[in-house]
Amino acid sequence: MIDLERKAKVFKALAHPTRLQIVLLLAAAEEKCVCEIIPLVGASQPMVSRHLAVLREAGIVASRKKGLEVHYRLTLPCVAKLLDCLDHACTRDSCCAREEL
Amino acid sequence: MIDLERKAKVFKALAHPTRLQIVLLLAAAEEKCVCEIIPLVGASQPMVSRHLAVLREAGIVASRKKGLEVHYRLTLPCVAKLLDCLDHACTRDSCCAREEL
DNA sequence: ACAGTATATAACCTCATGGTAATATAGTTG
DNA sequence: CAACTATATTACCATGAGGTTATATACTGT
Repeated sequence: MIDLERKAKVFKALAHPTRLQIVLLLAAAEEKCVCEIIPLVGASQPMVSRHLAVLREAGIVASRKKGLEVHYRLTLPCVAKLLDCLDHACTRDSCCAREEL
Repeated sequence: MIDLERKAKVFKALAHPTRLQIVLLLAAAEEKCVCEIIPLVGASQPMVSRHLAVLREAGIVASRKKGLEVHYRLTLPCVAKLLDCLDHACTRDSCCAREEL
């Protein structure tokens, strides 16, 4: 069991609609460069850059340079499942079915 | 799909180690009164009360009065699974197996 | 009604966060 | 190397969150 501080950090990084949107985009796309993300989420360039930094520091995404562009990808693909999980939690009330533990 | 704002609120409510600990306690116990939670999480009475209010406002817990005591329970039991999910995400990297969607 | 217990709320401080506009950095192209 | 593009960082402001202590509320038992 990873410690509560660490988990809290992951949740904190996810605690913003724009960052959730970015996670969804990356979950659907393998990899996206910042210049694609900016118009899709409709936030300013500096804000997108900072949101990405928050996600990166939480270990949720990683980046690689490709020429001028920086491409981001999910490194914790499970978070996309968490979102899906939550959808189901809020409509019916069981989700993420895992029998053991 | 519930909207991003709503999901962000749930994540925000979970973005604190003490609140995560409370969620774990409630996940294991059906229902606990505040006076039991306080010594278990080792925070002050007002802080526990406020953390519980945050969780309540996010729809994660609910309360009922029983005499002098106030008893809290999980209303979004899925969140306990999210925590478990995250444990597995951080060690191996797949979790929350759901084939459809 | 009074004293006591359990919980919630308020007042206050400090620090973190989200936001904007301006600037720096790094790579590309002529 | 100068001009350009993509991204990151900084400075700054306003707001919100976490924390403490003090106080209010609500119920209980006498």
